[in-house]
Order: sequence, then C-alpha cells, then structure tokens
Amino acid sequence: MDDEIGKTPINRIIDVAIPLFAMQGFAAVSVREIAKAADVNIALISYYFDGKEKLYSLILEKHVGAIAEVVDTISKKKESPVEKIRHYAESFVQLHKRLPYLSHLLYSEIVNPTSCFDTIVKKVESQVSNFLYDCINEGITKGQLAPDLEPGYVAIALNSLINFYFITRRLSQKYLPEGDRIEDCVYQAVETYLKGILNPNYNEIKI
Amino acid sequence: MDDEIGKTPINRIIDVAIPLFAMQGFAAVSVREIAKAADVNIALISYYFDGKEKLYSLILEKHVGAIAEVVDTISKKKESPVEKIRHYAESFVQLHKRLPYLSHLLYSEIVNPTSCFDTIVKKVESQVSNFLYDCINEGITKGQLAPDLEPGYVAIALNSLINFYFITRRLSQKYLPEGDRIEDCVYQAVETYLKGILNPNYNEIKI
DNA sequence: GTCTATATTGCGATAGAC
DNA sequence: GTCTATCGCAATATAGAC
Repeated sequence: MDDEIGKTPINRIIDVAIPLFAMQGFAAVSVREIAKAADVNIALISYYFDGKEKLYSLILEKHVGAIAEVVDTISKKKESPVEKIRHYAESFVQLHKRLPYLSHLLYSEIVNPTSCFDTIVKKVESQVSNFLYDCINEGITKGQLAPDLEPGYVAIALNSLINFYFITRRLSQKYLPEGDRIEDCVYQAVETYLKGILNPNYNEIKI
Repeated sequence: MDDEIGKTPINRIIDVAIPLFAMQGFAAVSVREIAKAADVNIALISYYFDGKEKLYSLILEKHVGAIAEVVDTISKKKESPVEKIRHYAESFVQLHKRLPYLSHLLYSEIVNPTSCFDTIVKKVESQVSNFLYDCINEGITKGQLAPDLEPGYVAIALNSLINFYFITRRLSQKYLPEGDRIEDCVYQAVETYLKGILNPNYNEIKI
C-alpha cells in the first residue's frame, strides 16, 4: 500500500503539504493549494487534520522530532567530543535523505517564526545548541579543542555549516562540481572548521 | 526632521514595515498590521507605495542593493583574495549595523521566496557567490589557498558563517558571552575557517 | 469517507468626502 | 494629504447531503 497510485487521501495531503510549507512558509500556503495539489476535496483537510495549522504543526513536529532523536542518541554514545560533532553532522546528512525538507521547514520557523515556534521548535533548537555547547566545552576541558575558544560562537558556526548547504542548495547549483553529493560539502565544511579549532598540542585520540 | 515624533507618515510606514516583513515574512504581514503599527490610515499604504507588494519590494531592494554596493566596491580593490574575503565579512557586519534586518529580509527570501526573488534577490545572490567563488579560485591559483579546495563548497561555507549569526542571534543569546559584540562571532568564525583553507606551504603576503 | 454549498472572516485596494 | 466607507475577493472552516 501507499505506493504512488494507491495512496490514501490522508497520505497524499501530507506528502504534498510538506514541500509547499517548506518552500513557501506557513502563511503563504492555502488549504486550497494543498487540496488541489493532493487532488482531494478542500473539506478533507479540516476533516482529517482539524485545519491548516494542525496539519502544519503535525508535519513540523514530525520533522524536528527526528532531530531530537538523533541528538538524544549521539549524546549517550561513548565518543570523544569531536567524534560526537562529526557524528552529528553525518546523522544530519542521513536525516536529510529521509526528510529532504527538514532544513527548509526548520529555518522557515527560525527566520519567520509562526505560533508553532515556541511550542515545537524552541525545545529542539535549544537541545541542539546544548548538545554542541557541551561537546565544545568537554573538548576544551579534555584538551582536544583549543583552550581559548568561545563555545557559544563555535556552536553557532558548526550549526551554520551543517544546515546552510541544504537551505541554499538550489541557488548554488552552478557553483558545485559535477556529481556533487550532499555529504561532501557538509563534511568538508565541518572538517575544515574543526581543523581550525582543534588543540594543536593534542594528538587526537578516541576517548 | 525625521526624528521619532516628527516623522512623516511615509517614513513611519517604512520604518515599521521593515521589522514586520523581516521577522514574519511577506505573506504573514497584512497592510492593516503595518498601518496600525505606523499609526496611519490603511489607505495611505496604497496611496504612497501603490500596495503591499510594492512597499515590500522597495524595502527589499534597498536592503539587498546595499550588499551589491559592498561587493562591487571590494571587487575593485587591489587586495589579495583572502583579504577580500575578510574585507567582505567586515563590510557585512558594518552593513548590519546600518540595516539590522538585512539578513532576515534576505534569508526570508532565500528560504521562502516570493515573487520578488527572481527580480530582486537572484542577481545580488549570484553576485555575492561569484565574488566569493572568484576570490577562492584566485587564491588557489596564486597559491594562497590550499590547491585541493572545491571553490563552490568553500563559497557556501563562507557565506553561511557570515550570515548565520544574524539570523540566529535571538536564539543564541544564552550561549553567548557577556558583552557579546556582533563582530566577534562572525570574525572568529571566518578566521577559524580561513585557517583551515590556507595553503600551509604559503607564507601569507598581501598582494 | 467524501462531496457541495455556504457561512464567516479577513484580506488588499479604491472611490469619494473632507 | 488624509480619512471613511465599501467593494470584491480569497481565505478557513463547517453543516449537511450522499
């Protein structure tokens, strides 16, 4: 079931609503537009999801919830701080393959917050920030990272390098090499930045 | 003239519309909301600006046009590629002080494009990308940057580090040091990243 | 479960009074 | 230049037929 022709209306609605919300933002998308794209009657969106906002929050929650899971999993691993950061970048890229509109949905909310921001996004956002912040602090304490780093600044920079590619990809096409893979740009950016914050006096060892 | 109490309606409208459009996005802002915030009659927005979309495009154009000027100026300078990149980061921070909603307006359009994207944003965006791309290529050719860099990737990373702080600042407050200055985070991020792409065999000299 | 028809609200824009 | 009043439209949502 749920193949392209056999999808239930409820699945078709969700599937077309994700890219619409992600690419245009909540306010710019109408339920008429969603219903037309999903080839269902307008009334079904209220019937199944109890309105446009609930449909949106359902989609948003599902997407950002996946980030929360990833951060939760990595936090518990016995890895060095730098390995955790690499691990997070890798997991985020993998997540993007399963949820290609994740970064767009998330940054729609971050740039132009809706009423869902406080209830859905804030928690995950601070979870990610805390995770990175802790990794950096631990890295400094253990001598793996340079001692004079400002953890807040480094966390912002890492987050930017991990997310930015997904947001700007459609604009950057002509500057990217043939056969560009999503992974390469993100990993290279993170690796280059890490090179700049590693403690030069520390021989990196997995802890 | 144009002090807080003596402003003309036309200036009050622009001044309140900028943060509203920047923080909520074009679609989520109504002319009623703008009129109320500016304490002017709704009809004046159509009278002065010929409608909501024209008001928005006027504001957007003014903001992204400032980026175009900066890039244009730096492109003509006789500086080394790396100096140009640093110069661009500095100019962008200065620009932000004059136009605090610049990044938000720009990234509202990049994440959730409106009809103004093709007419106003696209040109500047590719101007910036070209500028960074050329700097990196020139840096590689002249041996100042590592020879195995992928210029497209590096351009994306640099752009992300320069813009991201302004977009996420309100979320990152509690992770930032006391007395945080806008400059510090951006400069440190760019400098750290540059450290990772400089040619290790090259003794950096201004050209 | 799905549809039509409609209720209701809010939108952007403007004609015309002042 | 500014305001009131209103037009026409599109929005979300829902009652009720099938």
